[in-house]
Amino acid sequence: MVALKTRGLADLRIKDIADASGTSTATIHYHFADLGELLLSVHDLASDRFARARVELLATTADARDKLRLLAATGLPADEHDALVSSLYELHSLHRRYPTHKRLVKALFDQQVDLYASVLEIGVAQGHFVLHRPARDLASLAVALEDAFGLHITSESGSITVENAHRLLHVFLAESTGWDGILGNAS
Amino acid sequence: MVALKTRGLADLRIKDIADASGTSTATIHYHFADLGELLLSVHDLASDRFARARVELLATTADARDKLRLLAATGLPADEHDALVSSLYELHSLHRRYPTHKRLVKALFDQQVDLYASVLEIGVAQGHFVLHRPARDLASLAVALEDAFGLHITSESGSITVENAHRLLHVFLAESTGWDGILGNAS
Amino acid sequence: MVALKTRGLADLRIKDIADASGTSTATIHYHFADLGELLLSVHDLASDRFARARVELLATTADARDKLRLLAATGLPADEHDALVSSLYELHSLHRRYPTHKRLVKALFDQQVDLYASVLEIGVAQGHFVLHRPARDLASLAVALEDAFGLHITSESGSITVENAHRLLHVFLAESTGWDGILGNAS
Amino acid sequence: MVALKTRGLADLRIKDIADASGTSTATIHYHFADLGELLLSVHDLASDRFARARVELLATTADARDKLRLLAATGLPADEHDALVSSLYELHSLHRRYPTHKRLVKALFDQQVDLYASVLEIGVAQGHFVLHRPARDLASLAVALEDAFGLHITSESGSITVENAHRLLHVFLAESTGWDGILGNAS
DNA sequence: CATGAATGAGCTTTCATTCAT
DNA sequence: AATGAATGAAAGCTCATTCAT
Repeated sequence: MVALKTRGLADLRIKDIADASGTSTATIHYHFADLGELLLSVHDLASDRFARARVELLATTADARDKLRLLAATGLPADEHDALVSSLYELHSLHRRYPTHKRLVKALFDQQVDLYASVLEIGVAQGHFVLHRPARDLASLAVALEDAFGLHITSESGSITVENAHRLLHVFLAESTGWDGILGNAS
Repeated sequence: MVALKTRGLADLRIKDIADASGTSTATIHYHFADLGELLLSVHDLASDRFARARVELLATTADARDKLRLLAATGLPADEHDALVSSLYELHSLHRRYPTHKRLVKALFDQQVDLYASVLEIGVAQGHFVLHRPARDLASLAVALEDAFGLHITSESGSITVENAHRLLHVFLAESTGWDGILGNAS
Repeated sequence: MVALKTRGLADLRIKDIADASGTSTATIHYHFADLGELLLSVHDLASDRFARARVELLATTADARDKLRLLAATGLPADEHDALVSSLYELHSLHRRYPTHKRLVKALFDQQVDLYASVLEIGVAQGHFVLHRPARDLASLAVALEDAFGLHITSESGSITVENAHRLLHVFLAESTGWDGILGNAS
Repeated sequence: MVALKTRGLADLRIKDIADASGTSTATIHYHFADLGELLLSVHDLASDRFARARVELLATTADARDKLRLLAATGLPADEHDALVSSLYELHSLHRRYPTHKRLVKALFDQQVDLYASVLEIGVAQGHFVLHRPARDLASLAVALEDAFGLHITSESGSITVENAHRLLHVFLAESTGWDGILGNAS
């Protein structure tokens, strides 16, 4: 995990992982047939941890407004060094080297869209949200925004700060749900 | 350029460029001090071509609604093999290897936000658009969406099709400008 | 044994043997101190099976002409995938890695020469064969031919077919014994 | 070449060749795409040197009896350390690793058979030899004997000495040609 | 100005061997 | 007696970089 932070997923060397684990490259190879398989594990771990955390978090409250607040609060990397989220984005660049890994990217995207869509629909049912567009479309846009902001933040380009990213996401959600309560709560 | 398509920016080898140019690696080194400098050139070329094309396109019409249509039509990769746009996204992954390149990412993002913001403001002045939020915020969201969709499309994850990406971008712009005319034109 | 067929003796890995035995490499090492010792066992098995089979076969008939026919019929690999015989030839290549194994090659050669020589002499005694040269010389030549043909057949070079090898061996034996009966029987 | 002597063709490591050439493995790889290609070169060199030498030698005399003497004198390794000839035999064991190399083995075999066959036929034309069998068959047998003896000699098994191999080859040739002059001249 | 040849550094991978259980 | 886990050593190979020409 610490290896990820310094090298990035795309530049990850088996030696890095071995060093970080205090073992040798042969040991890494004993556990993972090849680099692709290892990357699969890393991503599974990361995406699972990310997705599971959000689902569990949403279960802690019934009010769609709280759920939306929680989603908005956890969809962006904590800071530009967030190795967990960072590795999620770097997987995109690997699609040429490991074509099979594409399905992981899609799976995570779809999962997050489902999550947003269900919260939006619950909010409508509870009378808190008013949607002008299909919930699924708005959910897709929200997840896309999370992806874009996450990418810019973890690539440390400085295009956008964590605070600004949160604010903009809130602006979008407020506009989409017709519920302004999410604004003014930026992180 | 053709080398980019098959290897990707992150996996680009000097040999690839040499082969594509019909020369040898030694010659590449004769022209570029190191790989970072070369990448800089590649990106300058790509982003310049991308940005300049958009600016020139916008100048062909005065009506903000036409300008917005043109922006929406050119912000996404033509297809999943669009090497030009693809290389723009892959630059994100290289931020660890070539930290100086971050500024390029930021420059391009800011430039695109300016472009969108100016079109939105012109539209307001012309009485076509009604904005509920600051133009700069909406512009940032629009560019972020372009980035996210572009990333998903070029990484061939299948999360989102080119058509759907266009449609979603249109949905967002219609909602943001209060002008529905952009809908129903999805390429 | 099946492992031999796909990898060859020279390229044999302990893992291959382990897989074939349904155990792990550690277990192989538990039974054999090193690879040389294991190879010794493999070769003992192969050469023993080969030599014993021939001796037993010869015992089934008293007529030297039948004995010679049997010898000629069993001295060549059945086809180019004959793992048993193949491994016998591949042992030659290992003489540098395991110098002690040379004695095995010599033992087998001498044994086969003895076999041929005794059959030739019995044939003379029975009045069937007429030798122009010492039985031992002719026997050595016969075994050498078996070796050469076996080598070419198992190395799949295509220099010589199984059928042709048999025919040529018969030609040599007919010429050497003055008994043409062996010709025309080329299996 | 010196590397061959100590490691053998089958166990040849690129590092060995690099060390012997006073360069690094990278340099070897620069000249040969892979180990198979290198082996091809080694074998081409060896077989070419071997075959060419024989052809040139035969051209030095017109009398088939002298030609036969020369063939018999050059068909066996000079001693058990003859790296040139040794590498020729070791190629057999590599047929599994480099299937394309089979053609080399066949080419050399066929070439040598042609050589022997032509000498036998010339001898018949000159009235020196009397063949009871087709020249090609006898030639094939002669080359097979060379191969077998060569194999046994270079594998240092001790099955057969260089002197004895020569003597046996002479016995075979005398018997085949009906010309006893070759006997008694063993090396 | 350009490049064929060469190479040091470093990569992934393989494999015989060890060892705790 | 048997073995899953682990690993040191060494293999083939890749690649950015250098340098003589």
